[in-house]
Amino acid sequence: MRASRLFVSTMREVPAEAEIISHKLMLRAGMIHKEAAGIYTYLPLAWRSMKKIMQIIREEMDAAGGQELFMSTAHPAEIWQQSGRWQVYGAELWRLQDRHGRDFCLAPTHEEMITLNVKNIARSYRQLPQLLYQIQTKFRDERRPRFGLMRGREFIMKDLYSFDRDEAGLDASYQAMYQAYSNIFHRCGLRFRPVEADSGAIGGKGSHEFMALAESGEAEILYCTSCDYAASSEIAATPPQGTGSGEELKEVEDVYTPDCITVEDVANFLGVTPDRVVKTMCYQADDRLVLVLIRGDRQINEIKLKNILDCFELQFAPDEAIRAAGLVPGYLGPVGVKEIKIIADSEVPLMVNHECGGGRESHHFLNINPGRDYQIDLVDDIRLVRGGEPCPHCGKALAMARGIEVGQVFKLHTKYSKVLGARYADENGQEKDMVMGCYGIGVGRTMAAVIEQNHDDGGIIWPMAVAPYQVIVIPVNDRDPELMTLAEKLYQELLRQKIEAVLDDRPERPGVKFNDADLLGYPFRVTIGKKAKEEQLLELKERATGEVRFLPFTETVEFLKQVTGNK
RNA sequence: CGAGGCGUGGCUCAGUUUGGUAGAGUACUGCGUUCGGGACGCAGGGGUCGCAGGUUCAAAUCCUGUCGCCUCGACCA
Repeated sequence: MRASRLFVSTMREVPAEAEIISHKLMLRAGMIHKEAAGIYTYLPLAWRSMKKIMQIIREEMDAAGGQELFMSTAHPAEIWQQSGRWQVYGAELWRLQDRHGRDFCLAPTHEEMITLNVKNIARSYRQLPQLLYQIQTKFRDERRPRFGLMRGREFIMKDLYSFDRDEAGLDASYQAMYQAYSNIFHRCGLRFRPVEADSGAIGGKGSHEFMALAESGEAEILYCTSCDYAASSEIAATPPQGTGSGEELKEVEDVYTPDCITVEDVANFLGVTPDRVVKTMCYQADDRLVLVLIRGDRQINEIKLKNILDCFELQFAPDEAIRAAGLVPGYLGPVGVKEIKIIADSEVPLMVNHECGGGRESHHFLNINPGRDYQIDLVDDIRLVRGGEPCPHCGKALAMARGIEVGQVFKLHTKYSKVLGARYADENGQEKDMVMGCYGIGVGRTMAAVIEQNHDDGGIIWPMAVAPYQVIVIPVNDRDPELMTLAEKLYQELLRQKIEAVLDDRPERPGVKFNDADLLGYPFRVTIGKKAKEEQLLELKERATGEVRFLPFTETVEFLKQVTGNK
């Protein structure tokens, strides 16, 4: 490709909308163009990189036994109604109607459709397992699209679905995908970490997320500094710690505590540490209210709570609702509460002589003890784990990091096969539900994550495997026929060697060309200048390291053949 | 969806308070000079001021409505 023909326009200034580095650089490098919130055109440079990522994905999926297919994007409402998700999915499901007024949606994911396809074709255990995948545009009408390709409403995703006879088969498929995902992200040049993840209402340890490590990541992960435990903050656990253990149970005191609303207020007023206080919150789970207890210095993990309550909507109960239930906002406590279910974090039963809200205006209790002074309906782990707390496996400290979720592997078990009737006959002719898994990779998000991890002040630093082009050839003076001839000769030779080269033939000053080369992130740059004329030496510069070599023509080509993998 | 903010050439923004018929930088075109890290001079082209109503002799500017976009919170690849 000649730079003069490349369909790209680099920008010195960053459009005001861009917030994170990958988004800014993609805009400045002329890789993407926004069409609407969370909807982008992939311009040629971005698309080349996307195609390379997709190729890596295809190779690994095929190697793991996957077969590629391509399902429709417009889904009739019926199949979503069959699974119940037409209602459940909510506003994020992009709905539309055809000319006859029939309901459709633009697919946000394909469990329903693939399951119905498999149901239609596979009837016998002999046809299992099946690993079917596609790379396709998905639509999710996000409340808040953000960060360029990082969170779009229209985005490209690889989704694979596994169908097995039983749990053992699913385990094998899951393992194969887990390994394939590790290979893929490794090949893309990402620093990543698989972490245990929330598997929603399905429960069990049935999901891992692949997190590309990046400060700009929206997800938090906790990992052990000593063993291999790593989990999304959504599900990370840590052993419960009580307070006051070993103390004699003391007598309850009712204290006047004016204007003490927060745990901090109460702890200061009573002269105790927050870990001696039980924080009581009233949540509204769908239509019912629940009281939730947790140690005063801890935070609720609402994902865990939501899973335990098995509800669709979870939010703080509005004050009016709390009052209507006969409780006093700001002074909530478990003592004497009968009508409302009480859920406590695992640490609460281990607390001796704790403080808590008095259940009436401006009052708190001292020396409350669970079991003696109130009953808990359900005890479970509902706390948010922070860095520095002990690892649930080995007890050493956990560390916290931020990540971009570039992929997720997920055991579905029989969730969809059951409701959609995907069954097979086993050796005995018995009908059984297929056991499913699903596995997704955000292709654009992966590309964005690569940039997020590989850049400097000058621009992108593409890893070779996913670089749109591998080499840029820059003649420093476009009016010097000798330099231009040499550059052209090198360019042609690189093309002959199947090296993806760009010749910067534009009538620009060298500074402009160098800056564009840095911005676009070509892994290697060959500059043809004085030394080429006088000593027949070409300057070869590596973008990532800044390392410069001077090599004769033939050696330059050989070197580039090596580093681009085109031997 | 809740809370803030912004819509003016491709991009970054000024002009809006105090109404008078649109400007700068950058990018783009032509000519000349320049040529190893975003050169300079001269001459150009390009904007229904988001949209729709209204007020006014006159609206980018004031009023009403509406659409779009961005940022902060709960969900996901």
